[in-house]
Amino acid sequence: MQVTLPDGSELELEDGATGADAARAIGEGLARAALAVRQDGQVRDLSAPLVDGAPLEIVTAKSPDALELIRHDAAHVLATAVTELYPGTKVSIGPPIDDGFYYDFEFPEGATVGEGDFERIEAGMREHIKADERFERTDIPATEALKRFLEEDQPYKVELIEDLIRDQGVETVSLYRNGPFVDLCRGPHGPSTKRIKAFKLTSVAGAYWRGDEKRQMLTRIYGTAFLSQEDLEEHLERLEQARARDHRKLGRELGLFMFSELSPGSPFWQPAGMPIWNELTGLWRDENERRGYKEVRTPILYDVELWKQSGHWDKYRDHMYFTDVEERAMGLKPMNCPAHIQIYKEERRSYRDLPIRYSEAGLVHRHEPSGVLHGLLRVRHITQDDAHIFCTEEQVEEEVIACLDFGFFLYEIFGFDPRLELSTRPPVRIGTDEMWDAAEEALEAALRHRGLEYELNEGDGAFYGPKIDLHMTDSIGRPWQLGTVQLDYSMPDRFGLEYTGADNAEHRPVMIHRALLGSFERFIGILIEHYAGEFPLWLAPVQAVVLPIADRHLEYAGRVRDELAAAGLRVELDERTESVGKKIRDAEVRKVPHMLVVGDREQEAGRVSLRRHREGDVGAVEVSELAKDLAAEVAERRAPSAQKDLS
RNA sequence: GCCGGAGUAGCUCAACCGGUAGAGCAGCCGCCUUGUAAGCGGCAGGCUAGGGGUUCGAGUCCCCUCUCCGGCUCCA
Repeated sequence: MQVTLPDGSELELEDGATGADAARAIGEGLARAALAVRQDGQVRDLSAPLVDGAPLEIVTAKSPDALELIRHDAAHVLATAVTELYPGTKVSIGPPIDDGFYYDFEFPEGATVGEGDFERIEAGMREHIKADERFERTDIPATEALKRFLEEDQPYKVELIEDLIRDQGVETVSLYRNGPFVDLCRGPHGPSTKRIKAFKLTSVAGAYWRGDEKRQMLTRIYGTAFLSQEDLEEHLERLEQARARDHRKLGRELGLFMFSELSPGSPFWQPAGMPIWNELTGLWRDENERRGYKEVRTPILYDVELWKQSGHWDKYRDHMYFTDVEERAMGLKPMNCPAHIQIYKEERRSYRDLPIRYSEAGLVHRHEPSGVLHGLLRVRHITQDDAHIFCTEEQVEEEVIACLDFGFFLYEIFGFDPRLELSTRPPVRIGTDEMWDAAEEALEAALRHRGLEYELNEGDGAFYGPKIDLHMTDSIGRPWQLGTVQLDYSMPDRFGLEYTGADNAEHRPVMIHRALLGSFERFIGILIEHYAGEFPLWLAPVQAVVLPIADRHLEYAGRVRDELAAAGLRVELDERTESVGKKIRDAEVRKVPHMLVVGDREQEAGRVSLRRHREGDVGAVEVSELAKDLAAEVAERRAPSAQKDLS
């Protein structure tokens, strides 16, 4: 047989040769370094026979495939140690993931495993790695595997095999053995356990079997593995740095917002946080106006009759807050759409009025399950940058495109690059199939005509319509949804919305629900992490602080402060009788972008010594010029020239 | 909501096997009048999340509740 190597050369091998044979034929060093092979885009075991005539690539520690391979190996080693330490443990699945691996177990009755047990488990894993146990693959008939796992009382493996047989008509399955542990596994694996050069267990968590909350909760152990100790340490270092930009930590340190046990999931905005809020809502307001939206403001509490009519009562009740003062049942709004519908219905509408675009920084309350609350990123008190567009069917595509463009305009300001998802009809929904067909088609057309890439998320739409969502990730890579553009043919129907057409007949408008930042709470949370608390000037809570050196400079310092304030800047004067070093340190810790030191020299020259956050001393500048420059930078809402590295 | 973990001064963290709750920073008072990341000294600060229990004695052990953290499910 013959295979082609990456450099184009041909390698002649005996029939039935394996990856290991090929590596050896090329060189002893490579044979030692080889972890697996890649052929036809697939990674395979070194021990697997090669495909005749196909290009061959030897996977070594340098290959992009290597990490995934050894992490998968590590997951098996984890299961090996765990089943030894906790006899009777039932194993389920253990895949590699983005930055590590996990394995889900059902521990024997009464046993709980926490992070305190990691040391023992890791010690067990190290034993197996030291023993350099080979990963041996055997292909056996599915029925035989079924029998084996039934005998071993491994119900999760049994279920997996049963499903493989039933859904995919699988006849043979592969088992992998390393030391005493045998697992049902598709592979591939590295040659032996010793190739896992560095690993660490990171956390333990509950996870539903097959992600189904109605099924058994298993114990998931997370870990990570690398090809060298240095890589592992670097990874842990990165995690450490990511934690430093956690918005909850920065929010507390910078005095931006807080939470109280007395109102879980509801942020309290502290003085330093308000400028961010106000600047952001200001930007939102300016742009809405420029794009033809009319701002409205609506109540938060409504008769439950409204929620019954909108369908929220049926589909969303569990997430709503209710109250019945004086025997009248009322509910806090979880969405703004029914409120905007009331305004639409207040007058007769003509086709000449459409599209009508209502925007509102709408305060909604959603009873999010207690376990999911997460700083500003998942709250119960949500201020959406909401808007509802009432338009004709012909106008839908154009309006959707305008929404997306609006979104990209906003994200551009912050240097965000969101990911798009198109979500289609969910199993539980209102409206007819014809409505859903039209709505899904319209959204797809808008995406297609703008040439935008998106992921398809079938069955994930809102209960009243399909949607396009815009996603971002936080400092440690967790994805969060920001904006959403949702199409709705149902709500206008339920509320009997109409407009008079050119034909003098009544027609039904289409509604577009649209939030671009998502919610101001979440967006600010993402911003804090994105900027690591070092906001661009227009968002900085305090834009400049004047630092007099001694008491005799207080008066001049006050004049400097006033001049900058007159230019519209948020500026403070540090009047404390502290050393300059101390005042500078405090301003640096607060991440104030500009520090203006004034002493005898500056006072005499009518200047300030400018120090920039993280940059240090810049030198003396004219006060009037500085005021002008800073005001201009604020007016442009200029993004920072480049994202600075955290060090 | 589910699984696991945690909750000690405003913040960050100590407190051995159950034996008088302690430090740094922040705060307050004084001194220092200060030149680019912490000047010096003193004082004050606690129902150890809340409630119940075991014990001569509980921050520490047990039970319940609340909140937070990491996941899962769900979600802007």
